Amino acid sequence: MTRAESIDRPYHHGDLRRALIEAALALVTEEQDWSFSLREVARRAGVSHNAPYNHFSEKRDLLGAVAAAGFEALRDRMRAAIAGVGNPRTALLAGAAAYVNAGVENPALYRLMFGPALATPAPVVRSGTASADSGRPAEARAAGAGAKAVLDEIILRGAERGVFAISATSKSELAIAALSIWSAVHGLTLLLIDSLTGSELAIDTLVNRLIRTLLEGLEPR
Amino acid sequence: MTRAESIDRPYHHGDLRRALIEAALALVTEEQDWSFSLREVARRAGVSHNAPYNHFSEKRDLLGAVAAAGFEALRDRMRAAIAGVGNPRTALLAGAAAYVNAGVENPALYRLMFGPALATPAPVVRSGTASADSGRPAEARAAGAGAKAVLDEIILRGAERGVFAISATSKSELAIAALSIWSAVHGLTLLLIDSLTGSELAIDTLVNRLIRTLLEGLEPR
DNA sequence: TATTGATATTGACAGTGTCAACTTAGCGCA
DNA sequence: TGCGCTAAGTTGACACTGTCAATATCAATA
Repeated sequence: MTRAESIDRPYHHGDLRRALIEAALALVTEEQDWSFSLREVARRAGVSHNAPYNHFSEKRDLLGAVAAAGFEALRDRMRAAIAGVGNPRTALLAGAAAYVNAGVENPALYRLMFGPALATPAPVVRSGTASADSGRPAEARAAGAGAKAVLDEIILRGAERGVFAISATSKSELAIAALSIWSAVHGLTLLLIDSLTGSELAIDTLVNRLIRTLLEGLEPR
Repeated sequence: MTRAESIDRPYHHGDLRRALIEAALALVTEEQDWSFSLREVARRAGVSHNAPYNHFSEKRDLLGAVAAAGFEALRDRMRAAIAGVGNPRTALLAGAAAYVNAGVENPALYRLMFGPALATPAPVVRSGTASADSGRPAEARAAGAGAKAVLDEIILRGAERGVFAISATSKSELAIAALSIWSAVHGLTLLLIDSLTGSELAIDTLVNRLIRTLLEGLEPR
């Protein structure tokens, strides 16, 4: 008997990869931090401290998979929030509220999705233009794109129906509009997470005002 | 002779606290990551691996001091960018551009300023409203507030002169406007850092369009 | 039935954050 | 002047980490 304790657990787990992701996700959620050890994740999954290396080449990889799961959940939540909503303006407000609430409810997970744990360790030299592709795992990138697509669709629909002052055929106009909204929503989420708003308003109210400001503008008409 | 090597370095460093912050800042900047060890910071400063504990009770504390330094630099940079600019609209564009550029030039530092390394390890239960104060070090919080104040001033000036459609006497209107702008700028900075914009435009152009969208609104007039 | 390949295990290693105990040296006070 | 206090440095130890290498298990397949 070489195994430490001989509970009649099979030698091979069967679905360890998924189990590890779930354990790590639970840890992130509970501790609101991802500085837990890979060994603890393994312990939770009931395997030896080195078993994870059969499924993830690094701790970073596991965290990347967790981030991807987070993006998928976010995407689903936004889709659910806008399902059946016809008016693009209303859909935008609902989608944005869903987004921000998801982030605020699990700040550590939200941070992990965009987090520095996934950044390339190598120093990235940057020119004055913003080029695509960074060092984050492909899995997380793809899942993130899926979430962003929900937003893009709303904008496109709004442009098509003339609800937004954007040409539905101009890719760049659409992109700028989406970027503006995504920036605002992403930023607000993080400021809320950091408790940096100084506002006592409920989150939904805040999101409402933010998006309305974006739609209507700050300058006098 | 108990000391490892007897170069004639004095037993007491003299200004170790500052030296440690500088070393850590340099490491963050070089490696674009703050997973370096506290011991390496000590090595850089030329002291033993435990010397830092006389000035910082945890590694987190040191990183907090670095974050505070980052906020001060950001504040100075914004102030320089808007110095002598009379028109609030122009000032807003200039200040925002300075902000985003600062973030993009040293992404790891920017992340650290708002980063999860400073978050409370304890699980934070959150109600539906956004309350102030989080677990980040007072030093970093104060420095962050100093940077935000620059933005607030611009908004206030704009409101006073009627450049923005905001009542200069309504605290809540001012706060919402500032929050909207800060969210957008913060969000854009992070999306750029993550190379998530998919845009090939120069940063200054991007900032310009973002702020103009915010000022003019997305809806048809 | 023997082989193989994927999946798991144990053991080892250097390096980490932090605690405890000790040393140094500058400053205020007898 | 000298003495001791205290802040600021030191070494040493500890449990624990991520990751590597070697080994064990077992299902599938030839």
